[in-house]
Amino acid sequence: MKIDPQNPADLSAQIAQAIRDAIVSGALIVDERLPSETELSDLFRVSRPTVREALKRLAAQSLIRTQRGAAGGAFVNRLNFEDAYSQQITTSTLLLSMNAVSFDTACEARYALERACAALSADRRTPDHLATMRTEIFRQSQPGLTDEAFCTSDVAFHRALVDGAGNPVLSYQLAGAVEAMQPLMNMITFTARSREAIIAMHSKIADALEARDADVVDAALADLETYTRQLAQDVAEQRRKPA
Amino acid sequence: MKIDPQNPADLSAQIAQAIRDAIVSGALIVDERLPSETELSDLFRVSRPTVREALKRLAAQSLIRTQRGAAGGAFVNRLNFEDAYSQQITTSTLLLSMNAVSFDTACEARYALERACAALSADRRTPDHLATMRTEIFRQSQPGLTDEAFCTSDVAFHRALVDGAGNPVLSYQLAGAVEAMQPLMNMITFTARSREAIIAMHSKIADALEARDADVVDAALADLETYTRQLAQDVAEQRRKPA
DNA sequence: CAGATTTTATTTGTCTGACATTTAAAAGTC
DNA sequence: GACTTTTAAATGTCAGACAAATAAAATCTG
Repeated sequence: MKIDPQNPADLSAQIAQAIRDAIVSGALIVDERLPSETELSDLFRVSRPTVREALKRLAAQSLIRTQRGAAGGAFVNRLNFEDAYSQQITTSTLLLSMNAVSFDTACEARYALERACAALSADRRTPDHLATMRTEIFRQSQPGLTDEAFCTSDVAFHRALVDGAGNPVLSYQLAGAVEAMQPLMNMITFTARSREAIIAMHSKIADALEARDADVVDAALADLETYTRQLAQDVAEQRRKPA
Repeated sequence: MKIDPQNPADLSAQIAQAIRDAIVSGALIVDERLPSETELSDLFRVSRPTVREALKRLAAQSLIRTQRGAAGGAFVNRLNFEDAYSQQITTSTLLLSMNAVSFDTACEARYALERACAALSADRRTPDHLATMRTEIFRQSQPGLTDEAFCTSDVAFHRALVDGAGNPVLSYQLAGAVEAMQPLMNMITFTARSREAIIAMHSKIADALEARDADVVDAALADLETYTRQLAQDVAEQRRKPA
């Protein structure tokens, strides 16, 4: 099951891959205990530090968890949404910040995804979701609000919209896109005059969701996308020639 | 910049987090060299194995790469799509296989996402994308095709559709969903009589994309979703009572 | 005998020190 | 000046040890 070729390159990576394969293929099931580090080092004919490096690689991906003590060891972890979320956010943030992805591309993907949720959300949103959206809209209209707080509220609003679809996979995928775009979004809100326009669109979305009118939600989101991308472009322009 | 609280729990995890924060925040930029392992162990007041475990955690997330030799060391890695892809696929597969997500939920998310791509793809698809889709449809209609090959072709078809949107973020997110659903999709194709119906829908989609008719693509995808979910339900039913 | 306490064994977490291997730069040679 | 050799620095790996946590077994006590 877990053999290892004798090419002497990156032993810990090879071992990690072997165990990872065993988990993904189902040979190791959730909550199953892996052999102890000593046993693994015997099995793979390597030292314990090498085994430990392999296990830490897997732990970094939330594939295993470890426990100390007599009945301790490494156990196959049941991957949960929270872990998947944070990984997704880290990855998305880096993809964007390292310029592997342009803001425009990310923005397009984000709104395409959000619009995909709109129809489902119009169908399934609960009063709770609506209440959250109304609360956030009210918060956004407060005069003394900092840009950062406005942005946080903006994210919460869209989050409620997406969560209204009742599909955790969609929520999870959107979380990555939104969180990654957060820094630039923050910069956008500095152009303060934009707030009332955004609030108006948010209100339109909330009203349409309350009326379960998917088409209007979609149209409002399309407007918001156009607006956001225009603002981002303006900000980018200003940053290019700050003088 | 990189300090470490003295609570003696999971030192390597703490160090990994400190370095990860530095990368995400931009304090460490792409291709920048980290201090050597010895220097890091001095900095954090821990041993070299502990530092190494921390670095391996980061390497598992493709945040750093290491190089041996005199001018070697650990460097901040420019995250690319391939790495992000494989991580996304691993995560999605596990979320589904460990029952954190139902097939129905994944399927809904997958088609919502794919339908979100439809409009963009109708607008931007190149002749190349169309050719790929036609080729795959032809392959699917070959009588001797194994279920596995049919499924692979099916994935390639949808991949071409999504790639037609020209947005790598969308391609990347959909890849996870599709790959994760692959095993069950394979099982679905065992109900052989379904092939011609699927091929008919594929043809309809390809025709509509050629005509740049987003609405028809959307409708065909909606049909395909309904069909897929029905088949999945049947398969699940059969597995419950195999006798 | 039942329950609480202590002991013990197992396992991960960490440290020290060493050697092997790779690699680029410095030193030496023609 | 171009080529070769040496050297130093860095990661990769190993061995052995101790610390700390923890559950099970053994012991003690009423």
